[in-house]
Amino acid sequence: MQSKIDSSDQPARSFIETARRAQIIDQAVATIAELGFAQASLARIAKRAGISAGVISYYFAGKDDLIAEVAAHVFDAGEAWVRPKVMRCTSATEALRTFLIASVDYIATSPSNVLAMMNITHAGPKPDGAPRFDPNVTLGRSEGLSRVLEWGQKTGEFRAFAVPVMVTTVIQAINGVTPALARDPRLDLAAYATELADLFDRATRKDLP
Amino acid sequence: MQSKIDSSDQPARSFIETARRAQIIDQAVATIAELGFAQASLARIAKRAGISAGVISYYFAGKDDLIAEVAAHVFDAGEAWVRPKVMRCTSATEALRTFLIASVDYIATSPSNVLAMMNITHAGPKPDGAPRFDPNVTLGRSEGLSRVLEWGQKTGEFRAFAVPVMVTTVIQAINGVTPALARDPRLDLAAYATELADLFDRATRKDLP
DNA sequence: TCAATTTTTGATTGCATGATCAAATTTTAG
DNA sequence: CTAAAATTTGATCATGCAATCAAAAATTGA
Repeated sequence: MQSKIDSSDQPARSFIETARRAQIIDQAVATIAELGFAQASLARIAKRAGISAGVISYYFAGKDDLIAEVAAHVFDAGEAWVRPKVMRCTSATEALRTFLIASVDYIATSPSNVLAMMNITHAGPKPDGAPRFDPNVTLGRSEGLSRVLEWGQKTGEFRAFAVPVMVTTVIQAINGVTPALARDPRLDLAAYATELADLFDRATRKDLP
Repeated sequence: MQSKIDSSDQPARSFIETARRAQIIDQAVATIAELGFAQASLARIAKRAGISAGVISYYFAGKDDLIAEVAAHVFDAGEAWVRPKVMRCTSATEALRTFLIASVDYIATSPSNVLAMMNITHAGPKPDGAPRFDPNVTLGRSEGLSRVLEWGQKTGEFRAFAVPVMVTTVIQAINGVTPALARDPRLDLAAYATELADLFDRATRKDLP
């Protein structure tokens, strides 16, 4: 009867609690992906998950809290997909290329397609002016990309440029896959990824082939 | 008493009708810019415009219709800001640079900051699968950019690349100003714009300085 | 086994929204 | 001036929503 939501600093979650939260987050992702963000009500998510409406409120402090965890989950999954591929690279040039191609690949094959827009959708100010949703959820998680760019500058592969601007631009370019796909569902994503890789190769490298 | 909304193929709008529609659109822009998209209800927009709630429904078929017109208005204004500056350029290289700098400038100084995200926010599928909002509103209006890029390829200033990918990437890069500003409100936009110009200079030109 | 605890249910609450409409007001035209 | 038309009002309607909560059910542990 007592809700858990605001108590735990140390989560110490029970097995069932962890499972339920994961189930709810998964179904929230699926619902958003299928119906779009605006139509993804708690009731619909609960129905899809095959559970009662109140359960979500039992495990999450509110819808904002759920959405925040959904976003974190999606972006973590993306990072888990991209990171090992980038880590294997032996040059910054190759790493940047890999980052771009793997990211487009991930967006194309995961339900995150719709979710990529969440950080923008929710970036708008609340009435009180405080941001409703931390826009760093996407960009703050791109430390890996920052490190690749700095690496390339250190080794002299890359020219001098402002890393934050380049980070933002790369992330935005990747997110651009979503509207591009919306415009033309038959889009050749592999070709698109290659184009992006070439583009940023040009934009970053000091000595061009 | 009879509503106008779905009748006119040829608008043939009265003076007062034109003025009211413009007023409503302006106040909708201001409301969205101030409170964010989610909080911009018809009632709030009407209140801000100092008119009764029903008037909006009298002139617009529905909220979606209003939003569509708001978007068109904002993007038209952006085009009007950027276009003449680009037209004055004597090379594609200069034109692309000007396009980027003027666009960042426009986003920075207009309420469109928040509105730039609308095409994404509303790009999600409706329940019936039909797009609620044409994603081409932004990108379909970037014929000017397409023409600049094709021009540069024709004159040999630019290397060979897929124009649609480059268009999407440039637009996304410009839209990236919004989250970048949200992250750091003290961002030096002029420097940001210059970085972008350099970045795409590198990405597009055949012969680099 | 059985009492305490956790989890789930599903009805309910209160609220904000978009839309509607008859009546009131203003404008237009003859 | 006056009647018709256009415009505006403001109350009202139906809807969908997040959140709440008492009660039921399931689980746990002694």
